[in-house]
Amino acid sequence: MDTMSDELVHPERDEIRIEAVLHALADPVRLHLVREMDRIGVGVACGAIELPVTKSTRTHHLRTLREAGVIRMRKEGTSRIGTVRRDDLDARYPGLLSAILSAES
Amino acid sequence: MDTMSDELVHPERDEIRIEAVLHALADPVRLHLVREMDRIGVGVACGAIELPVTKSTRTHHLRTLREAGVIRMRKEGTSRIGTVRRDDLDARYPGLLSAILSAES
DNA sequence: GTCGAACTACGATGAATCTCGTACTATGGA
DNA sequence: TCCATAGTACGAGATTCATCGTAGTTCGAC
Repeated sequence: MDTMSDELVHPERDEIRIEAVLHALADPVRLHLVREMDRIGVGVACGAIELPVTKSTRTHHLRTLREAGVIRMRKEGTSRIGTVRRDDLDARYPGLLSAILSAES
Repeated sequence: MDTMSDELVHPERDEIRIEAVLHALADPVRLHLVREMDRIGVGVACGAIELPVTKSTRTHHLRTLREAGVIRMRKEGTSRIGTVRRDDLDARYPGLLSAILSAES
């Protein structure tokens, strides 16, 4: 193809909505994903986080998190490297992410 | 009736789950309800907060918030007085409620 | 007692969504 | 080139959920 904008779609910081963030983090599988990404810190291959769901379900949850603006994903070979958008979330909703991630499950 | 435990059921502070709180606040109608209750501060008649939904839908949302541990409700005549459980939420998830309620909608 | 107001209970309906399996694409190594 | 790996796309099934209407309950006023 010619113009292959091969990048994944992410909302801008200003486009992140609080309802979408809360909905994304309300699911136990997605909350686990985000906790693991945050714990590891640097970009992590999303497939490396073990989950009790299949590959396609994992893809679904990662897309939900990405479209809500909670994580950022970039392609690297055949893998996807995911990071928590802590800077954007802290700027837009100060204290929210810390409060959620520090809560004991 | 004889033993009429006329009180509404609320989870104890220790029983509040973060997933339930996030799910409860992810709905725009419920988030509006909680914001109004928090703004008014003291107990407010739940029916006084105007909403674009019917009475039975309002009841459904108030029950969701109550069962998640976000609000407390007590009976007063034929009305229900609702208050945000800020003390319990702040104790269990410090900063969470402030972060959510101070977010511009 | 009777009436209205506030709220709840219950069932129905349509939409969202969590899950999966299968098929497909893309990347990199042998 | 061939193939394995990592991920996505798509459709299906089951569940959850937001919404409503109607009926029923409870309380206070008259």
